Amino acid sequence: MTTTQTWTARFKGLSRLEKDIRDRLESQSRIVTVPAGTVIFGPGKAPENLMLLLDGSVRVQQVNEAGREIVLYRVQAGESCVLTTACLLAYEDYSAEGIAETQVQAAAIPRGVFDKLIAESPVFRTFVFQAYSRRITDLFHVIDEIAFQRMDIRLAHKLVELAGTADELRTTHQLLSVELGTAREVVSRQLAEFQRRGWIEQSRGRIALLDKDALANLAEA
Amino acid sequence: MTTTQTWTARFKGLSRLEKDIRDRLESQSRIVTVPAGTVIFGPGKAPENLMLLLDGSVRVQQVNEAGREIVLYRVQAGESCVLTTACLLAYEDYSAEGIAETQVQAAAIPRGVFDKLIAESPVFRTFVFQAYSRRITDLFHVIDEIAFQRMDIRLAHKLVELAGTADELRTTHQLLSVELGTAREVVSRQLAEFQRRGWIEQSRGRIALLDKDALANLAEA
DNA sequence: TCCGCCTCGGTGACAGTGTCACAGAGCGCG
DNA sequence: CGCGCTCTGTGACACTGTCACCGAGGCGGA
Repeated sequence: MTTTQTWTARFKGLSRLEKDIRDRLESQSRIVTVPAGTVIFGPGKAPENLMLLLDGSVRVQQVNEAGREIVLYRVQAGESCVLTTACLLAYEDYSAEGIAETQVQAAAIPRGVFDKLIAESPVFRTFVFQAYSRRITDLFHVIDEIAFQRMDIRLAHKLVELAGTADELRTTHQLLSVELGTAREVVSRQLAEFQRRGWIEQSRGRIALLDKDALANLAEA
Repeated sequence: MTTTQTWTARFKGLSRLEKDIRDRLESQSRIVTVPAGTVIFGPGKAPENLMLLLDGSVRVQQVNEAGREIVLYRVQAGESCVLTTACLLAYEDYSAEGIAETQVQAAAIPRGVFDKLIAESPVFRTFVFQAYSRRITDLFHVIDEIAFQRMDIRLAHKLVELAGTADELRTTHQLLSVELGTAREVVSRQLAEFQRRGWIEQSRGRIALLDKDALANLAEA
C-alpha cells in the first residue's frame, strides 16, 4: 500500500479536518511499518504515540497474573489505538497488550502533537471521542458475551467472524480458546460437535467451514 | 453537604486548574441533586451533561436483550461519569445505564462547556483522560474476573467491598447476583456455604459478616 | 531413514456454574 | 387471620472449566 500525503482521507472521522490542522497532522506524524507478530504496546512497554492504522490489524488482548489470556478487540485499518492514549497518562498497571496480527502500517502521532490537535481541532476531538465510544461499546459487548452467552454460540460466531469471506480458517484450538477466554478442551469439544453435525471439517491447524449458514444461524440464537 | 463556589477543589485532578478556567467551570455548571433510585442516564435517555459527583454514588450497569444485568462499575464522590461523554457522541445503542444508589449531588457541565474546557485547559484534558483510564482499567478487571475467577472468590470479595467498614449488609441474593453477573441460585448456594463455615449469618434481606478476615482471605486466593 | 522432540488435538473423570421447576418462609396489609 | 408478594432453599440436570494423560502430526538432526 502506498502512503501519500493524504492518508488522513482514509479515516472517516478525519475527512472534514480543517486544512491547516490536516497539514500539521500529516507533516508531524511519521509513517511506520512493523512486521506481523510485533508487540506494539504492552505491560512495561508504554506507547509514546497514538497509532492510526493505515493497513493491517492489531489484536488487543489481556493477560492476567495467572497467565490466562483473552482477546478484547481488534484495531483494523482506518481505526486508531485510542484507548492506549488514556491508559498512558495514568495507571501503569495497564495489563493489555497490542500485537500486530499482520504486517502493519500506521501513522504515529507523538503525544505532544496529539495533545495540541485535541486542543485546536473540534473535528479531531470528535474523531477521538468517537473512537473511544466505539471501543468502550466493544468492551461492553465482550462483557455481555462472557457473562451470559453460551459457549457454542460464541464459538460459532467467532468462526464466522474470523473466516470473513473465506471458507477456511488457519488457526489452532488453543488460539481460539484465547479468543473466547476459555479452555482449549472446551473449544475442542465444541468443534468436535460441529464436525459431527457436518458443519466443519478439521485437520491439524485448519478448520474448513462446510456450512457457514448453519454456524451463522446458531450464532444468532 | 454544602456547595460553595470552590467545589472544584474536591477533585484531585482539578486542584491545579488554571484560575480563569476554574471560574468559568464553576459559573457555567449547575449543581444538581437527585434522589436515590433515579436513572441518571440509560438507553434512550442520553445525558446532556458531564456529571462530576460531589456526593453519593452512581451504579453503572448493563442490561442485555434477554434482560440479564451486570454491574460494570460505580462512580463515587470526587469522580466523573466520563464514559458517557464519549458514548453520547457516537453510537446510540449504548446499553449501559447509570442509577443513583444514594441521594446524589453533582456538578453538571453542559456539553458545550465541556468541549470548550477540553480545548482550552491542559489540566482539564489530563483530568478527563485520567478518568477515562481509570474506567477502562475497571472494565478490564471486570472482564478478567468474569472470565477467569471462581464464583466463591468473587462473592467473598464483593461482600467485603460492599460492607466497607460495616459488619452487616442490607441486600438480597438477587441484587448480589446482578453485581456478579450470575444467577440468584448460585449466590444462595455460596452464601449457604459461607454460613456453614460460620463466616456469615443470614436473614431475609440481611447478611451479617461474622468473620471478615476469612472472607477477605478467600478473596485474595 | 529413523529417532527424538515439540506442538496439536482427543478423551474421561470430576468439580464448579447456570438453568429450571417448584416449595416454603418472611412480611405487609386489608 | 388470610392473601399476595418477595425472598430464599433445594434437587435435577446440562454446560463449562480443570486435570491428567495419550496419541497423532510434523520437523529437524544424527
